Amino acid sequence: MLPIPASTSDLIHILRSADQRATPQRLMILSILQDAVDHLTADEVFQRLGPMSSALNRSTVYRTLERFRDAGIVSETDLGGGVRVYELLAMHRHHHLICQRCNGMIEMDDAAVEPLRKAIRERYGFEPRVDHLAVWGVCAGCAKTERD
Amino acid sequence: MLPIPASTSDLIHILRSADQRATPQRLMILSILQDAVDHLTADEVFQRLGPMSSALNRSTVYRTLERFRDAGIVSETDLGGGVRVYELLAMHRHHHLICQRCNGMIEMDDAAVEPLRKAIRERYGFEPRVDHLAVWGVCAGCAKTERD
DNA sequence: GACGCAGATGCAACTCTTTGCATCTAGCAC
DNA sequence: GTGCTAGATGCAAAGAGTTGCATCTGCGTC
Repeated sequence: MLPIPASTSDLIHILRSADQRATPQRLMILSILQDAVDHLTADEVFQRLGPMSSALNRSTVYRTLERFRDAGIVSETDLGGGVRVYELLAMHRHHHLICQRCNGMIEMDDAAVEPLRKAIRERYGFEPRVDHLAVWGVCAGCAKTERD
Repeated sequence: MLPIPASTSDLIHILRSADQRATPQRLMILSILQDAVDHLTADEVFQRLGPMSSALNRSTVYRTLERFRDAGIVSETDLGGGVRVYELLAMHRHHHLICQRCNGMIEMDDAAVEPLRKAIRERYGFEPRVDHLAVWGVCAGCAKTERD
């Protein structure tokens, strides 16, 4: 599902099917996530409320995102240094390779993660939920520069 | 390398070979990590300084751990909810499966992660540094309970 | 062993995030 | 439509983590 503008009733449906109450605050937060092209931090979500931000408390944003994460509505990713970003899971499932040298981000297809899920299921009988990985390392370009 | 008590000169050697200055503060922090059986948060490291804690500032602990992480001396792992723990990489390399239901932790062997590293190298020419993963999901026990 | 300086530390202010508690409300039952 | 209650929100205060800047020091150089 790509970022197609969702009606309020669509958003309510997302919440209901995840056993979450549909409050105006949650609809606002969900709608912002829906419109966002990339990941947002909790604070960025709050900022984007703009003039509506007085309608909802900062702590509500934090609590709601945490709840959405537990309910499987959004993914939470630690991009390093304690920066946590959120993204609707209904979006295109992907992961990130982050270069420690140039800070560049490469989008990684979910298929690369499947062998890990498989190994975890088979060896540990554990059902993994790897929604959105951030993998640190060194990109091809920087590795080449360092060799030269 | 298992937790064998290290002499100060061993610790200095660890720092020097990672291009890090050997200050008394860093030696203290390193020594605490060496003695710890499991992972520690930045604040736990600070607590364990005990009476020596006045010899070093809380922000130094945070900055030092971050620097150690970048230098590849320790692993930093987000155990969820923004709780970040640190561990000497010289210790036994492992990862964790964390159950969302019972909060139980299963230690996962590094071998399970190797296919992911391989896929990332081959498909993206990216050299991944996956030191210490925390994978959320549902453990076998809780999955069984839910089925019943 | 003295010197110089890049890098480390201490301090204090600041931002980000969490938490406890009182109040409010979505959604179910009637 | 009304009433009820578990769950959600607002508020305020606390806690966790970060940052800028002045000072200090490890360590390479002479």
